[in-house]
Amino acid sequence: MATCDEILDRALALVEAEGAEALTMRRLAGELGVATTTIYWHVGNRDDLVTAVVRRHGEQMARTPVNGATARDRVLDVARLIWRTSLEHREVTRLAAAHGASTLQARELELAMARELQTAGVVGTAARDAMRAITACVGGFLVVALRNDQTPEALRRTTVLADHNADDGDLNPTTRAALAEPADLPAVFESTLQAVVESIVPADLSANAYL
Amino acid sequence: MATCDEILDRALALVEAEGAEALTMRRLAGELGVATTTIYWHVGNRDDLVTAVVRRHGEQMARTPVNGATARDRVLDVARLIWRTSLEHREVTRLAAAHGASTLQARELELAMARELQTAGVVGTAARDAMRAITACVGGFLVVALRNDQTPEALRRTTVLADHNADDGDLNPTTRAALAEPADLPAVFESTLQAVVESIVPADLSANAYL
DNA sequence: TCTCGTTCTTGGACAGCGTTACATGATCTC
DNA sequence: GAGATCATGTAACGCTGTCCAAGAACGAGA
Repeated sequence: MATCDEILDRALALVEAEGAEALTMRRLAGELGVATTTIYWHVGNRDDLVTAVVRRHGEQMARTPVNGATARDRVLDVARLIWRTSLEHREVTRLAAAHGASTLQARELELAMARELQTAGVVGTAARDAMRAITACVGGFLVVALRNDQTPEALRRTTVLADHNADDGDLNPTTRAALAEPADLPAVFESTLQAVVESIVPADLSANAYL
Repeated sequence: MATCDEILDRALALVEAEGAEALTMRRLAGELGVATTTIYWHVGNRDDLVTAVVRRHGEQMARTPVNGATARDRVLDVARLIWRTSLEHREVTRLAAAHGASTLQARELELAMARELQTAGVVGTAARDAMRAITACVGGFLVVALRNDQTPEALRRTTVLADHNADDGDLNPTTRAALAEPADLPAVFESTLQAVVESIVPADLSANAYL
């Protein structure tokens, strides 16, 4: 009755609807109207379950086409795509991150990035290192973005960095005030991403008549 | 008998010695030769415990002096310091990351970075955004570095990206082979960091006679 | 049709986790 | 010495992932 696909679909729906923490074996089994052991029979471990869910979601995620005039623009676009889709499905992203399976989630998109890097003339170990650098940055910003809507106020960056005011006279008051305010994360992400990609992929002058 | 400091010291030692997962209330209580409820009385929640442990460690972490001739070099050095100390105490880092308290762990060092940015002429919201960008990148690379020695082989980046070989004929064989090999992460980190800092902190020509 | 073997499902248990209500002992104050 | 506050211990609750042994469905061979 309960196929492996049905279980994974239901698990994915559960995660998207009620958060990564809602994905427990008993909860999922109840959702399916089935005993917990059935999940073990069809899918396996909880680790196996999460891995399968993330992989399935990752495959669904990679259907968006890549835009951009120059090869470098297309590399940028893939990075933005990872950023955007990861935020749109933030609960799955959180699940993947907690499981150490982020690479699995973004696997298809990372391969797409490798292809775009290739057309930009970046191949071999240089391509690997470029991917590593870009995805590490995207992942770092994602961690920050996802943390903000989950962490209690006392651990927020703004309060952690603001909550001293007295013990640091060296710091400019303007800066100190700014540290207590949240940043425009997407904007910071965009400019950082451009700096990183710029440093890796040489500007393709011939493809951009405006430079 | 059991003071709050003793409990936190023991907790920190436990984490460093046996990993972040070893920090359970019962385990820590056993380590102290005390009932679990004693921890609740002195420190509070498990959340409170982890927060206190991370904060304590973060304060111990910030004693290293910052080196560098130019202001930009000193910004770079603080970033490297976060990277290096986080890796040296990787279990605490993992604990902090799982708890969403990474900012707390690196709080003192981030403030040091703010001071260095200030002497480099970056203040106010620009300083805040710069810190955000740099720490996000450092954090992203840390996630990658810490993941690698914890994740089962099947989820490693190298196998995830290599394990297809047939379904992607567009990809250069050299690149494909490179993707299956681990990267020199510290080197990639260093060059990425330089690119990011370069894009934020203007090169201080007057302070560097060799340029 | 009956039976065997495989596939699938189940209920119930186990050990571990964080957490709490309650009782106990110790220590200090009046 | 009586009472209040502090400090600790006992025992439980509900939750988690996991597994074992037993049963149900079902397709095929005698």
